[in-house]
Amino acid sequence: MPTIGDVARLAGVSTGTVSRVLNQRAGVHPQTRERVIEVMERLGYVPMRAARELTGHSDTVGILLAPGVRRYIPYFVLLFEHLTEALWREGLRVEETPTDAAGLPLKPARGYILLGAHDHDPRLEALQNAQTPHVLIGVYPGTYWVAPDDEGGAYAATRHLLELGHREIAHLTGQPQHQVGRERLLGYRKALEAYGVPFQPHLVLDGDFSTLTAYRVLRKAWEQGLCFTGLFAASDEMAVGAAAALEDLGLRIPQDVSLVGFDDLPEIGATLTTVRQDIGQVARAAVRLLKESLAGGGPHGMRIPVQLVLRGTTSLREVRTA
Amino acid sequence: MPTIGDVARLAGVSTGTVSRVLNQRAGVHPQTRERVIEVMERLGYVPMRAARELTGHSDTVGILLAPGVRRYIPYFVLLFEHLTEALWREGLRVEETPTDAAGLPLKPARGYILLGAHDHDPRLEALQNAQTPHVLIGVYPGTYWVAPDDEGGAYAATRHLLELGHREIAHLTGQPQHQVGRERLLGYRKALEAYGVPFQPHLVLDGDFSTLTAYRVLRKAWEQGLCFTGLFAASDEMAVGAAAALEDLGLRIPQDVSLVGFDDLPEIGATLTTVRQDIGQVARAAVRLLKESLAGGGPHGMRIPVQLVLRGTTSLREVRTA
DNA sequence: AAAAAGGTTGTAATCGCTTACAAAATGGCC
DNA sequence: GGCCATTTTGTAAGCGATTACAACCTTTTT
Repeated sequence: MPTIGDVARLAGVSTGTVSRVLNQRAGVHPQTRERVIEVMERLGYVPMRAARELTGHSDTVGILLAPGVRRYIPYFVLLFEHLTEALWREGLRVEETPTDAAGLPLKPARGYILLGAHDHDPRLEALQNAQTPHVLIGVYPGTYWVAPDDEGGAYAATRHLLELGHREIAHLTGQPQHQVGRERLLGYRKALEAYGVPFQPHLVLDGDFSTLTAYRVLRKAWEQGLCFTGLFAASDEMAVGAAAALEDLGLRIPQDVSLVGFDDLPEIGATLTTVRQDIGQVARAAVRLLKESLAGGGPHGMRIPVQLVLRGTTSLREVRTA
Repeated sequence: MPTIGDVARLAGVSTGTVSRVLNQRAGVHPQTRERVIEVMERLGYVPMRAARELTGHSDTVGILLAPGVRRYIPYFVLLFEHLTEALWREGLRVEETPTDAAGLPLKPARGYILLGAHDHDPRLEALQNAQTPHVLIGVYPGTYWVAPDDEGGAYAATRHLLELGHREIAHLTGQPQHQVGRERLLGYRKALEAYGVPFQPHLVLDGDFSTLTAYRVLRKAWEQGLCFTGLFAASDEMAVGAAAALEDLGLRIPQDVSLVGFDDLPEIGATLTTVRQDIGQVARAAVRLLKESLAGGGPHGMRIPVQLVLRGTTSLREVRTA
């Protein structure tokens, strides 16, 4: 493992200069800088983290899930993994630290990425007061944030069903207190509107992003006579529950009911026609914004585009002949 | 933040001595050791990681989930958190590092804790060959391992139902390829046997630890005429699914069916009579064994006792009068 | 041409801890 | 008590980086 001293010697400069290059400090002659960088690359030099930390330079980033949010929601688990990967690639490290009751870490890090933030998250204030760089996943004007295009995705999903000829399209929602669910509902409504199909409140089924609730709600609704040929579930997990319910009701997918999910979670949504949210892209964007935040720029947000993925759970509406 | 120097000064010794106490090195007078430890506690001294690492002492531990295992299983997520906490308390840190396709980390750590290991886990061989200290969660003779008393817990759960007078006791299992599920089934059978109640294969319902499957399997079985007044689900998640199914079938818990879960997961199993598995204790035991492994002792395993928690989902079998 | 100003680089102390080595204390024995 | 062996303890040199400060070049100004 080459050290800063090795680089300095080979480049014919002092360790101080190498350090300055390393930390992108001003006051290094461009030629010197170039030479140093070249040597660093040749040697495959990577600064030792422990030594930097010892001098007060932490490279650890904390990933904080809002307190009270279920920690085993697949989406968050996957996002967590992708964030780890993305931070790693940028030379940043994720250190798991326990958090206090307020959801704040017991050990300070350089910056934070916040998951599952509420509208009035107490953590936000604490971080802003402490001037600690942070990025939120979700829409939060006033800070750095990253969010997928939920409304657009819902619009695309619904439009897809509409274009297949469906007119009775049910929507299985998430909880109204979650912004995500609200945005997806909005996209659904806008698509209906755009195609001149009247919005029918009774076709909106209240879910809670859980598979079991989706199953029960859907089955009950159908048994009570609700009729539809298209179904847009606000998450893959709910789509899976819905699919099971439809199966148990003796309905075939997609012949009897066309089904679209959202998220395209691996394994879970693997067989669904769904809206793909590139979690890796969300993670990379979050890391990029975090670096901007670390560098101290003006806060801003970023929407990540989503994409409809066609698989086997949707088809043209069949015209029943008697 | 107190340093090793502060401790040394207050204890009236040199930093070298404090360091020796810290690293449990021989050659420190018992009285001195005691005095130093006392001062450390009074000051709440925690050695700074970066400085230790700088002198070649990595304190990072990797937590590795077997590849192919769903990363969002509540039990694993919780275990992960408790492990983080327990390691933290021992001065060890968890660094999230991406893993390769085989589930091995891209950056070496001091030791590893393996979750969801299979019978012939390729990671095990790799770690053993590399002489890397590791602990498994689950029973694996030949290495360090920690596992809850699954069989004993299942026995206690079933016995509880038997003592309430139930004789037709169904069991909702996990997949047979998972040791955990097999052990819990065994405990169920042993309890029946101990009480002279014949084991009836048709009362064993095949689940897969998922809530949705539990719901469907249970509902279908009941609708097909299967009768029972007691139900032991091999996990809280399945118990939740079963409870929903029973509710939808118009059955009351516990008046019509007594239900026992397993794990006592927070939130999920909060209202169930269930078998509590102290995940924190499992985590602490794993960390203790990991330290032994780091110190290089003979490998051995450890069973963590579990405990029946009585809540509202079980009651005496009602004798129906017509 | 000397002085001032500014840019670039080197030097060495520092962060908190470990550890080889030296030094001091202790105890046993004659 | 003196000598030696054995514990126990202190000392100080690193580990790999950062950074304040000093020192050295260039330019520009007068």
